[in-house]
Amino acid sequence: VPELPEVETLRRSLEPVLVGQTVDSVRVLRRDVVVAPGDPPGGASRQRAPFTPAPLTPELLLDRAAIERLERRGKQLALVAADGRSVIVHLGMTGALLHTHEPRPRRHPPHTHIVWRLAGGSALRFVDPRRFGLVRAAPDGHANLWRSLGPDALSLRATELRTRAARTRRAVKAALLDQSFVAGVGNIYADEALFAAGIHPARPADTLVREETNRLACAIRRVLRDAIARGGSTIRDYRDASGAPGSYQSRHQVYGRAGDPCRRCRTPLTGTRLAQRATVFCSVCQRST
DNA sequence: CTGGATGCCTGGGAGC
DNA sequence: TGCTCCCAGGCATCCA
Repeated sequence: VPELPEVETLRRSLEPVLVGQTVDSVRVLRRDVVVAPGDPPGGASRQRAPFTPAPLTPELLLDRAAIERLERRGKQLALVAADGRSVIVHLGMTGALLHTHEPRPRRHPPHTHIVWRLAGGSALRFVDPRRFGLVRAAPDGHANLWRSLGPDALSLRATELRTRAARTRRAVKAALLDQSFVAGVGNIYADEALFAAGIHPARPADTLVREETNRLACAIRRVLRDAIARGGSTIRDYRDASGAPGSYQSRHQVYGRAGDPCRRCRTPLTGTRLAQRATVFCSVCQRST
């Protein structure tokens, strides 16, 4: 499940092979993973009513572009061209951007939806079995598309978290999962950060006192930083650009460990559902008041 | 406006 | 072994 640490690891692994490269050609094998200007904002797969997809020209997906830099905000990655065009990649659940030195194989791996051939002779593939991921064309840059995202969780300041938490009565975990509240936290790191901060996931956000929002902001940054240092978490699908998995999953304190003993106090961890998500916490270390 | 519920999608694991 | 069922969950969208 790619969250901030996985996307940042991907960004770092992609940077040396993409920046300075020129895109030779773009091939789209599945139109409906792409959102182009004029398409419904959520993309074809989330659209119920029939619609006519906007015309998709290769230029919209960086054909002939010189890649200047890779930016990340939350879980989103932007490939930015020197001429101002951008492409935003959301990995969704199972998406991957894989760099390969075999640009024209007999056939691409299953679920390859887009292939960018690069001038240097390699290629970049967008692969996504579940197709929860999306590639968004932003011919005039991605700044507008990122305006609705909250502050990036990796540099989340305690004052910012406190102000935002005070404005909502939702459970603190539900708030953390909302990308307009804070960008980059998903189900794994929400549970891990709340455990690290000793805060119960169901606590209404506006009941957190200053000391708690301080601890939580600190825990979010620390957990994400540690996960990045280990290349992120690979539960099943996540890979960086070279296909390498992360190893932070072995450091998880709570995620995926319902019923197992708490690593701090040995109490069996509680598994429940919150905000429609599997949620694991320690009822002793994360008190509800 | 806010916030809860729903649907999209596939592979893997459990259970029979 | 082989089948069915269910679950994983980010995000946009729908609805109260």
